[in-house]
Amino acid sequence: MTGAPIQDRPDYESGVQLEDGMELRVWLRLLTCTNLLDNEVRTRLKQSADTTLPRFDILAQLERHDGPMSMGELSKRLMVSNGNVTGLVGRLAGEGLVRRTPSPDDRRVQMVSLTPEGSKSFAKIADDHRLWVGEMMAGLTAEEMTTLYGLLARLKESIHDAGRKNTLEAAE
Amino acid sequence: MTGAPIQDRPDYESGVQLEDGMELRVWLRLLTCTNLLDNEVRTRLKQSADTTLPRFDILAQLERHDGPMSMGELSKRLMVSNGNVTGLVGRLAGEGLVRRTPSPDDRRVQMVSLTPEGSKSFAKIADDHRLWVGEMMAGLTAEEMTTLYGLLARLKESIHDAGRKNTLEAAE
DNA sequence: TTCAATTGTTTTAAGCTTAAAACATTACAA
DNA sequence: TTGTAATGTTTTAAGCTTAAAACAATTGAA
Repeated sequence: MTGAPIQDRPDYESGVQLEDGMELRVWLRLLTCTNLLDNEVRTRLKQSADTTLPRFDILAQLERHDGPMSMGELSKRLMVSNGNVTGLVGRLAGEGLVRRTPSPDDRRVQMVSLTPEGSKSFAKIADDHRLWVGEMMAGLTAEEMTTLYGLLARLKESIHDAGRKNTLEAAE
Repeated sequence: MTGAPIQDRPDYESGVQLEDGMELRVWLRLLTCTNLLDNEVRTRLKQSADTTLPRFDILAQLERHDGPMSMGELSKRLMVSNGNVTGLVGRLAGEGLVRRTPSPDDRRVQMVSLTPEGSKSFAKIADDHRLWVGEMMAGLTAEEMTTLYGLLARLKESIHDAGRKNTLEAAE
C-alpha cells in the first residue's frame, strides 16, 4: 500500500492544549480554515483542470494586465522570487498557455503574454474558482461575512504592526 | 542582483476586482492574513532557531505524545504523507534532535522519539512561538478575538459541508 | 570611451510536499 | 504450511519555493 492520499487537511487545532492562550487558539483555527479552503481549491483545480494554484495565479495576473508583462513585473506582483517565475512560466509555456518574447527595448527583458488557449483556459478556471469559494462560504450569512471581513482587516493591521516592531528591533 | 528577498508576503487582495463577490473577497483576505502570520512565524523560526515549521511540528507532536511514536502515527497525526515524514525525521535525526529505533514488536515499524537536545530545543522554540503569535494578535481586543474565533468555527463547518457535498457528487 | 555599478533573468542547491511504486514484514486463509 | 493480502516504511519522480550565485545587458560616471 501507499498510505492514504492526503485529501483531508491538517487540523492543527487537534493539538491545542488547555493552557494555550486565546491568541494561539485563534491562530490555529485560522490556519485550519485556510488550509481547508486552500486545499479544497487545489484539489478541485487539479481534478477539473489538471493545473495548480501557482499556475493559475500567473494566468490571473496576465489576464488582468493590459498587454504583455515582464518576468520581473510578474515576480513583483505575485510577490514570489524571480527564479520561481522563471520555472512557472517555463512550464506554462510548455503547455502552450503562455508565450515568452524578448523585449525589443531591452535585451535583458522577457515579455510574457497569454496565448488564446491560455486566455480561454483561465476564463473557465476563474469561473469555477469563484463558484467553489462561493459554495464553501455558503454557510455564512451576509452579516457574518461582513463582520469576518472587518475583523480580518483588524488582524492584518495588527500583524503588520508587530512585524514592523520586530524589524525595528532587529535593526538596533 | 538577486531579486529582493521575499520578506513581504503575497497580498492576494491587491488583485481584487470591483465585480468580485463578497465570498471571494473574504477568502482573499483570509489568505492574506494567514500568509502574513505564517510567514512571519517561519521567518522568525529561521532567524532565531535556524529551523522550519514542519520540523517544529514534528517535535511538537513528539513532545505531546507520551513515549516514542511510529512513523505512521506521526504521519497520521500531522496529516502529511508517509514519505514526507521519512524525510523530515531523517533530517531531524541528522541534527540530533530525534532518534529512530526499530520497534521490537514489528520489524516493519520505526519508532521515533525526542532526544534530550530535541526536547530542550522544542521547549525554547514553543515559548518563542507562543510569544510571537501573542504579539501579532495584540491589536485585537479579547472580545474581537472571541468573535473571530466563533466566526471561523462557522466557516470551518461551512467548508466541511461543501467538501462533503462535493465528495458525494463525485461518487455519483 | 571605458569600465564599474545596476538591473533583469536564469541557474543552482536545498528543503518541503505529494502520489505512486517498490520493498519489507506480518497476518490470515486455504 | 504456504502463499496471498494487508500493513508499515522508504524511494522516486515531479512540482513549488527560496536564497544566493552566475550571467547578460544597460547605465552612468570618469
